[in-house]
Amino acid sequence: MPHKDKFLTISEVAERAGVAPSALRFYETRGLIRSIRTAGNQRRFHPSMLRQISVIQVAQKLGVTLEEIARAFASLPDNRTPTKRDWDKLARRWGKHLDERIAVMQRLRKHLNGCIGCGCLSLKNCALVNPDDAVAEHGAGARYVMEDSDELYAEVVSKQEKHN
Amino acid sequence: MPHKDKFLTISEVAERAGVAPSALRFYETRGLIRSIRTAGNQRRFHPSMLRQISVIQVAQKLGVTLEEIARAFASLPDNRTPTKRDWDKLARRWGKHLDERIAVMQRLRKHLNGCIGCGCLSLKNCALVNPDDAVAEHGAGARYVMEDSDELYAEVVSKQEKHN
DNA sequence: ATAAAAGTTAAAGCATACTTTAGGTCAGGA
DNA sequence: TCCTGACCTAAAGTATGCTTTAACTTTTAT
Repeated sequence: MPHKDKFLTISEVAERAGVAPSALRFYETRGLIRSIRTAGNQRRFHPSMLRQISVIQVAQKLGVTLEEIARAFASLPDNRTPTKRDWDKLARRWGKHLDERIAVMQRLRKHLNGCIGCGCLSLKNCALVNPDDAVAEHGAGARYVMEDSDELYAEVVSKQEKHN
Repeated sequence: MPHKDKFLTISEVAERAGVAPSALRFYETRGLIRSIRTAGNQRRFHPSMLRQISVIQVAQKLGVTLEEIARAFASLPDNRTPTKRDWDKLARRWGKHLDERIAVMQRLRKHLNGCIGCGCLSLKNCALVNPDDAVAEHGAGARYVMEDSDELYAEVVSKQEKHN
């Protein structure tokens, strides 16, 4: 299959992948993609880079930073084009990442209406201000959301006054 | 209740809200919080700013930018401390924002395993590369995820060759 | 009264993810 | 052959959300 080794110019890749040439050069400096050079120093990309770029785009939507993507790519077997199995492995890894982000957002969502205007001034302990701790730290029965009360408010203020 | 009008220094607010003084100054330049000044030009914050800062923090976790937060605050009734009702209104507004982000992430999650290694090279139409369009544009029966096939691959490559 | 702690401003710096610019080189068609 | 479009690099610029620095003033405690 000789056609599989037809290398692509930067603008061809840019067009097909839907990213700017400048982004491709940037990705290359960060080790996310690779290219070979012509005698005249121009980049030529192996078609497999198209898939690799789509994986980069997907990972970014999952909230993975370019640095983490680069590390993940670096962990793939050296010196060969990644296989479907390789990509699936990354998908599982990043899937967990995404699951966590979704869970955090759902916790946030759950408490939002009751909490945002609640008068809760013990801010450092508030479930919304610290949603990560909220579930992890206190077990299932913890009160994630503080009551709406002016007492709390008064408490904080009176601490201030003593302090003063 | 005279104690409610005990104004706070920047470091007192910083400590209670769990943010750096520099962040508070920054928020002030962006119109997110307000302060009055002493004769010697130092900031003093009304205690209501504590709640306002916690709202800022929550909104940021919801993915709302500082600019959007500032606009939301600007839309609240002028010249009075926001009430619980005001905050609730923002909570509902931002809750929708959050729901959308969760939905996008869930669509992404749903297709991740099947898609990321799928060989799909029609990148611009891929559900994962364009999750926003995916559901919105094509109705319920659309195929969000392309099949794993080398035919697609070959197709793309052959287009290239004609082009060349 | 004085010195340390805390506050002030403007401007620059940092991290992420790129884009834009400037100045120059390369490749393909008339 | 020459011209144009595509490509190259390095460096600076953009946007977001702050932090750090420098140089200076105010407040507070002794």
